[in-house]
Amino acid sequence: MSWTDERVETLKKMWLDGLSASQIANELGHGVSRNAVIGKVHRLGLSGRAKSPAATPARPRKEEPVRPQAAPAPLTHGAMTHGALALAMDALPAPAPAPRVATEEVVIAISERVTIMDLREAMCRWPLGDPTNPDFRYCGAKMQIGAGPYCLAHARIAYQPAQDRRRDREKRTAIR
DNA sequence: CCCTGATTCGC
DNA sequence: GCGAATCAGG
Repeated sequence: MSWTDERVETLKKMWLDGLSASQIANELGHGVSRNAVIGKVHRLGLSGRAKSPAATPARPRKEEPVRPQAAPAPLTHGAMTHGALALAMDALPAPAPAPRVATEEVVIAISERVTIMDLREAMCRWPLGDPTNPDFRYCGAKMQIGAGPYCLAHARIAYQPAQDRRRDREKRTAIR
């Protein structure tokens, strides 16, 4: 397998979205290893997103007295933002301010069912299906402000209030 | 032991 | 350019 423009495009998209090399590898599938992905990422010059600069001075394996090129690193500035969003996507039970929803009617999400390629910044990142399967999609509906990485409907599922659990129900009688 | 990315170097 | 092997770390 070779790195066609299409595969490179997928690689860039996923890497900038903060997906791990192994995830990208088996998404591309067909004999692409994790190392292949990482190697390509470095060759493309988009490595190193959100790393502390002082960490890991890259120990020389051989006897190399001085590394001539310190860090050219033509980094893209948008990488950290994408990565942060993807991190929020990974952890479903994110501690976000649970949006109080006034309506009683449950509105099922109008999912766009987009692939990772079509997922854009303001799109709901609620996963649909098995991420290991090729038919995996994201919801892709419009993100609700204050609802984390989700649309309103999926935010209600993700951030279900534990209100009926505790025994201090005296304070919360006013709700409905 | 699972995973992550980073680096080297033979191909 | 490519990626397996290896390294360093979580």
